[in-house]
Amino acid sequence: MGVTKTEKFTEHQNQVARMAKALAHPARIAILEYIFSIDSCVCGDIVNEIGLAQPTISQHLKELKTVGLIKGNVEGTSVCYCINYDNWLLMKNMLSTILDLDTKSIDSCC
Amino acid sequence: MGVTKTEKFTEHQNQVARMAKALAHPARIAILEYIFSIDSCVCGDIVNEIGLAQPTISQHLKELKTVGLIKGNVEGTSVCYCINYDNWLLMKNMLSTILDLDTKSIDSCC
DNA sequence: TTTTTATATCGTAATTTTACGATTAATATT
DNA sequence: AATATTAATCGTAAAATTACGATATAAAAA
Repeated sequence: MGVTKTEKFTEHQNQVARMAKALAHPARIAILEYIFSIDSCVCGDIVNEIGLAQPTISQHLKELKTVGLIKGNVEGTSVCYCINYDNWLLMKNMLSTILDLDTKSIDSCC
Repeated sequence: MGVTKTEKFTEHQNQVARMAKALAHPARIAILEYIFSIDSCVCGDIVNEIGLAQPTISQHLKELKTVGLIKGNVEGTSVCYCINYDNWLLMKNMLSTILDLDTKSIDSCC
């Protein structure tokens, strides 16, 4: 198999998992941290910043773009990536629905 | 390939990604939500709650246990799982280091 | 227009993930 | 002791992920 049985779960559970998955690789964490760190658009220098091959970075950027966490603007021969703030907030809200479940629970066993 | 180049990233980036990965499957989200919902230990009924085979659930539980988000106590023939609150908080702090990067940034382009 | 530069896409290999039947292990019940 | 119950582990198939060389694409520079 290797195929997630999406239909067994709620739309919400699938979405939360999908967001978490976007963050589930150190290269994508590094990319996001870098975009945030320069506080503006990023162009090709992500490849230099992170020591992975250009097609690999391009692939990770695509994944982040697909879930909507970043957006890219073509600027001449290079592409300028930046955070999609609206979607970033949606993602945070999405994730907080599980992350903050602890605040409503009492550690009653184990 | 198919192997993540862990050595190219910081320990922190790898840890954040590792935590996100634990949440990156709807079955694990469902399991966590369920454990929180009954506010106490869960035993085998997770298998009934979620429509996946017993070995599959067992495998997901193992992953959650490996990253430390849950712990299991043997109680007779069944095993009682519950949230590891200390590690849950550590995980939240870990994730918030990227999730909250937006609060320090100004949307300056795109 | 040719060449350079920057990025995306294609193809593919290695690995990991997901899923589950079959089996094992460990305890409880009869 | 024999049987039933519950969960873990084994083995394995299918699919997804990660990585990258080669190539394509598109715009800028020469």
